Amino acid sequence: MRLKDDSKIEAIFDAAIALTGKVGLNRLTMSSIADKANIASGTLYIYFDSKEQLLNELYKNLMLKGTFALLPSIAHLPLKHQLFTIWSNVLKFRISNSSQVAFMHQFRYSSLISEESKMMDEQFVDHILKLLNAGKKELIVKDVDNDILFPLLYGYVNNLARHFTAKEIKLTEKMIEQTFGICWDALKS
Amino acid sequence: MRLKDDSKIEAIFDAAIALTGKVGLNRLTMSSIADKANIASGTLYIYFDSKEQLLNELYKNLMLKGTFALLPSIAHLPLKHQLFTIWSNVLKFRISNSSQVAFMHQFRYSSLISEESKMMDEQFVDHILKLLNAGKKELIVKDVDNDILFPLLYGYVNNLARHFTAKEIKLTEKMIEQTFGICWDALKS
DNA sequence: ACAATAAATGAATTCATATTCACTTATTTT
DNA sequence: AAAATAAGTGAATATGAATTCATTTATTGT
Repeated sequence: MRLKDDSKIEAIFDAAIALTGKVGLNRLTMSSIADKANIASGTLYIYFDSKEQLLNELYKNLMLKGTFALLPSIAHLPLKHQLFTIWSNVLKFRISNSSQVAFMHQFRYSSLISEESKMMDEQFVDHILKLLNAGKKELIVKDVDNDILFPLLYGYVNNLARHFTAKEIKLTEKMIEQTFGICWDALKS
Repeated sequence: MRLKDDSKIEAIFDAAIALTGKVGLNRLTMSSIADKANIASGTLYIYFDSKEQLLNELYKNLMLKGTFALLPSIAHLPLKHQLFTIWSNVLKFRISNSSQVAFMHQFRYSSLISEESKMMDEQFVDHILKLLNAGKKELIVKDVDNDILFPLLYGYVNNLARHFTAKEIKLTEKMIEQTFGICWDALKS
């Protein structure tokens, strides 16, 4: 028997990302994905049950790469250093994978996303919250609710990456340090 | 001759906002808007040329209310005070008008948005950037590029409002002060 | 080499929904 | 109150795109 071709899934995902970037999540059609991936439209249904499932699988796949794969194993280092490393990883990732991020963003706020997909960032968020709590215990982070602290980090990194991508600003090490410095000033007690 | 009914436009807009909140921008159909607004689907085309135009008009309408209508005339007050007032206005607006904001967000990152609509926040952004520049001149704001400072304010307020809405957290005056305090720590030199 | 099996194809089908239009109704003017 | 005009209606149409399926092709085991 003939086997499914794993490289096809990659091609399908790549096509979906590129097309979403070009024409947006509306206007993204199964035929256009198939064309771009150089397969027949029917073939998509061998690998996925539906458009919705295809896009959810893609989203989950990207979330793995874009969130907790960016958490290094450096629990022994000082908290500020840990936060800096994650900040740097996330910012770099989001700027150098802007079409993936654009897809994630459009999909995240569409009605196609499943509950399961929505949960994908839980582990990542949880890790950051733990770091913030540790910082509060050490008295180096403001004793303020995480509901108030976390959106700063998340909102800033998001928006910074989007802004830099839109304006085609190249991210330098200096900028990573500057932006993290700003975060740290915001968080520190 | 019979006159167009201005209250219909309001009803149409309200329906579109509510439905987008419930089912998302995909799945938002002209028939469902018409049903919810208690008019016939054909009537929509008396007031708007197309779905795309309808949604762009709605977006622009909301942007007026959600951005520079929130800029008070207080140029004589200290800069920090001006920023606080805007911060407070924007945060309150975004939390107490969450379905409008959800529509704006979904629409902003869809392919239906026109170039004209995209420009709607220019004046607002420009005002903030001027305040930041003034702060730098007074040496009370970090001497850092606006491309790095502005995303903090914008990203944080966005995400904070979304987070509070999702978790149904009630915004208190204390929280407004806390969050602004965090922003100010981030910005101040 | 042959049979068996599943992948791959893409035209045809089905479904959803934006838009049109022939007709009806309400308002205004004279 | 009659005529004129435009708003309002919603069934019918047009369009576009998701999905199906009869058929073909490639791969694997015997």
